[in-house]
Amino acid sequence: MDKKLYITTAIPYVNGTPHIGNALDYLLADIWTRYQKQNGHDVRFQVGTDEHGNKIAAKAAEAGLDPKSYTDQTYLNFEKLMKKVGAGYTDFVRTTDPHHIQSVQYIWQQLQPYIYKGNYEGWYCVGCESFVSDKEATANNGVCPDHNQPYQRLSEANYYFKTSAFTDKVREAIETNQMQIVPEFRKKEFLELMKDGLQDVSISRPKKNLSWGIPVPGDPTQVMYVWLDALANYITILGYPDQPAWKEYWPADVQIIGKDILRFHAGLWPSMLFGLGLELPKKLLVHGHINVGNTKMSKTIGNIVDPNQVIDEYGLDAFRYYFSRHIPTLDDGDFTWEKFENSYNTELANDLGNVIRRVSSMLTRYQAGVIGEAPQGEHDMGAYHAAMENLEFNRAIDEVWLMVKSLNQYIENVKPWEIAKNVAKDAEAAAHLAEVLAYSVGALLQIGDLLVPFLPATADNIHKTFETGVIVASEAVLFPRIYKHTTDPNAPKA
RNA sequence: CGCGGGGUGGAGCAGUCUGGUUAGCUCGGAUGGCUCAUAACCAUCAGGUCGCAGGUUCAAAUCCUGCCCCCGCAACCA
Repeated sequence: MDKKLYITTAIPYVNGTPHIGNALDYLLADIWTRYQKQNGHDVRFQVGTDEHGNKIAAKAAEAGLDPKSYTDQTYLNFEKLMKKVGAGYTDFVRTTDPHHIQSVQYIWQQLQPYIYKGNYEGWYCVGCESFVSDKEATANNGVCPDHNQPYQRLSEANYYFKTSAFTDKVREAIETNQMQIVPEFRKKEFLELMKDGLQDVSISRPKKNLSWGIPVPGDPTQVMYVWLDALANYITILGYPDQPAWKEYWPADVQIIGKDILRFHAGLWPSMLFGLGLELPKKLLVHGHINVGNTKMSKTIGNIVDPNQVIDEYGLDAFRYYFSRHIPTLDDGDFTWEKFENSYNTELANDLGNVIRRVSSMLTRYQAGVIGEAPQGEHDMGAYHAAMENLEFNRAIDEVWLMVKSLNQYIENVKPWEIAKNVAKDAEAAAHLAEVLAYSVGALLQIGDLLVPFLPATADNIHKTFETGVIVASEAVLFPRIYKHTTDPNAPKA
């Protein structure tokens, strides 16, 4: 009944500004959380920031700050975005939190049996003070573009985590859906990727190169490499290992990640958990990326869409609507201002906003706002709930819009305005009208229920307006039409 | 022969696993209706060789074979 559930989001690296992909993470997790809470579950919803690593240290130095002071400022940008998309998270982890640091060091010690010392060899740029991948080195013809000097072949001492030891267990967990990767094609993709086995992962760096990180227990010359540190957040924030409450929420029910970080969450992370003797998360929800006009979003192209701007110009629910319905939950999606505005005007304004207004207006006009007893909405919600369970949120919303459409059709068929003409002289007509309007309100209230996870403010508005049996004075128009990026078809011609 | 996803009316998609009514939905277009409503809503119509070529079958968008095209990924990216 009130089962305890746990959902997590990826923790972004705080050296940049938050982007739309981060917003998508928070939104999806929030939708799931609101849905589960509506169904009576107790949900913990984690968010956080990843704050270690040499890139942070470098950025901080540029700004003339020590790394911690720097991240104390930048993590706020992410917190602001989480709040802005309405994410009702319960736990915020920063990898620089003392508890997280202690806990990660504990984890390191627990994983000792699977940690060994080795050498990492690769292309190194002295200017960057970091290694680059072979791919990147090749792409740059062996010369660092930032420092204009050739990469050197270097090798350094590292600790390695024996991920390879867990290959079979991880594969089995994925194949049997003990840890279910959603959607299915991502699961296939990853199984294919690991078919030759998991490769051991370097999990530390010499301190001289990377001084901003969690110290390796028992070896002052090394600090931990970020992934071990970052992935651990999902359990450290629950209080692992010292606060027993963590056991009530782990394993996570859903971990939300982008497709770009699937391999870390499907390979390294389960290996860590096996090494610790912990259960694996039940599901990994892998969402896609958001393109702009079918082109990748990139700073170079300059087509970055700022989620803040969308929310500022159209409102929070409008943002949540587009990104939950028109960006498929489990695949890549496309955003353009034209598409966004078009769906806002036709679907939110013309369909939803308008039908709410026409019902409340008729009630006010014909019955002085008195609704009476609204019957239970009778639309079959099976498809909606199935879609929610399958983590296909976009399909769930589609169902809601079918209801909006059928309500409009119903109103058109029974023509309350015709019935209203006879009310004065015909008691039967009055009863009929009341019944029709009450039925419409019942449908709207049901729509409101289904919108709770997606458009909290709108759902709240619907409930407040209709649930008391008397219309609560309607204020401003819901979703007024906006023409900033598209043409108003009704605009007078110049 | 690296792996995966996809190619369905102008646009975006569903349907393909478990072949079978006139291939469905949303947006856009045209026409008509209505007037309660945010010039919103409702109805009807136009528009599709279901990537190409073969094959299996009474019957294929759906199964099989070959080919073409587009898009991701290809491991330390935090």
